[in-house]
Amino acid sequence: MANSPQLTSGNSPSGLCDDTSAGSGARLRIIRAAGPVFASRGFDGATVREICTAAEVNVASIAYYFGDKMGLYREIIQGIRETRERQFPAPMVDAEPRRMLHRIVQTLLSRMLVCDPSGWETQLMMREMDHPTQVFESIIEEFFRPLFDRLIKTFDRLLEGEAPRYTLEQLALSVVGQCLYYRLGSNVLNVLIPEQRRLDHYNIDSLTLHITAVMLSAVDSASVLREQAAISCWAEQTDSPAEKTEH
Amino acid sequence: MANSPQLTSGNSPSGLCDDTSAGSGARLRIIRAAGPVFASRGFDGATVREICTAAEVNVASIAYYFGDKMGLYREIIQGIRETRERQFPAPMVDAEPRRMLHRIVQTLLSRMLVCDPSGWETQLMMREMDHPTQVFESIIEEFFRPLFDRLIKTFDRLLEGEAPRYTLEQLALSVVGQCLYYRLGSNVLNVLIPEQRRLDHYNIDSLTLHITAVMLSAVDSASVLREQAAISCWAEQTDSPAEKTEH
DNA sequence: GGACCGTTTAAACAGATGTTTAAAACGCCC
DNA sequence: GGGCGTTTTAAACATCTGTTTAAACGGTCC
Repeated sequence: MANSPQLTSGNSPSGLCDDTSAGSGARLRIIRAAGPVFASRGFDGATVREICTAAEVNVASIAYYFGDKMGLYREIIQGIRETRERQFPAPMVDAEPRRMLHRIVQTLLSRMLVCDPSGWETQLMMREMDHPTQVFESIIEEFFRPLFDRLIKTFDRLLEGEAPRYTLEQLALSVVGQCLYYRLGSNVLNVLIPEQRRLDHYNIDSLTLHITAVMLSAVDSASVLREQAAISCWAEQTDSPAEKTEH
Repeated sequence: MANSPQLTSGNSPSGLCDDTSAGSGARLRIIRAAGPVFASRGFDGATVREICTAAEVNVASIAYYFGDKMGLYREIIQGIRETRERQFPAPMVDAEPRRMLHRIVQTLLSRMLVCDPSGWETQLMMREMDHPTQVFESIIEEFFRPLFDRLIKTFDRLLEGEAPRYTLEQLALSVVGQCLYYRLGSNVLNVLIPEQRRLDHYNIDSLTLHITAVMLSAVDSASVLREQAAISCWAEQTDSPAEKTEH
């Protein structure tokens, strides 16, 4: 607690906060090494020793530069968010809602499935989603909320204001759910789908086409609303899935 | 390794393998206590000491009865699977494919969202899905594969054999993805949707109606296939979400 | 040179982890 | 009661965890 350079100011003791710089500072080497480790092991599972070994720095360095393990984690998360928004910005609100939906799906899937460098950023975000740490809420607000709002506005236009708010939300969540599943359920997918077909038909373009088509079918001439009414007719009478076989 | 009663036979030293019995044996008390702990902390996060304290047994008991921590975990997972299949059995293959789809969605959502006792079983299954342990593959094969196959067969009937295999798979995964999201993304949902609407419209019945309607819209008169063709026409030309803004 | 600065180092800290040990307690049949 | 197999116990084991300490290093400026 005596030394340690920038704990209160919270940023860049060596003056560099740009990830693209090839600085040889220990601070940057830690940040670069910590991402993949946090992603593959989780916050608790990752050990400072593994990170420091990968970064080729002393174990004490992370306490020196970031205060503690959590301080480092916070900085990693923030870096991901900035990178993502720069790489796949949320699409502008457009004139044509059908095309708008297509672009949002494409953006979502791109953010989910991109594996070019290593894919660890998305993996880390996914971990936050079901094991939230202290930074969870800010991630939602700044990362998901914008796309979610755009989806709702788009569906509202497609349905010409005829659907209630909760239906718009359910449609938006159906989009998000389908997109996310190809990342969250990738382990399941690897077991259920043979490899050849996975390569051919489970890339961003193919999935964008599929998901957009499903959702456009649902909103075409308010089809989803008609279907709901139709289902309600015959669903009441006999169905109730297990009849609670155990009382 | 000298003592320990049933490690090779793998089952019930005290003769009881029925969870419903109110046996006072330490073995049962461990199994009952371990489930929630594994669910809330994960396999690595859960400590044998916490489990044993909750079960009011000595720390050595879990090694004595189950060989090691992993042996206990395996037995917990197996117990969940049996309970779930008894409580929400996969629906029989039916004459009417539209109703069949409705039942499968209902079963999936029921298995996902049921929170009656404490909800820890589903939470544990979800954990397996993105942090697979050694038991992962057997879970998929015996728990997900049956429903997945039924979904594919149902969509094949709804589309009257006109869609290729990969489209059937994508449709099936769209169903699974939407159902799972209301569990996996429940943390996100809690932030994005105000509480009142959550209670009113995010229960099993309401979501079953929504998801079934969306998917039936997609297959109605092969709508999803027509939409895909339509999108392909105008998607090629201008769209490519971020144009790789960096270099 | 020598004092001062930010940085790096090896070692140690206190605590938690899964697992093992050897002795004690229990339940039972003869 | 005595013997015996099963179960339970407290203590110790070795290892790993995040964090801290105090000493050493490498410059730069007076």
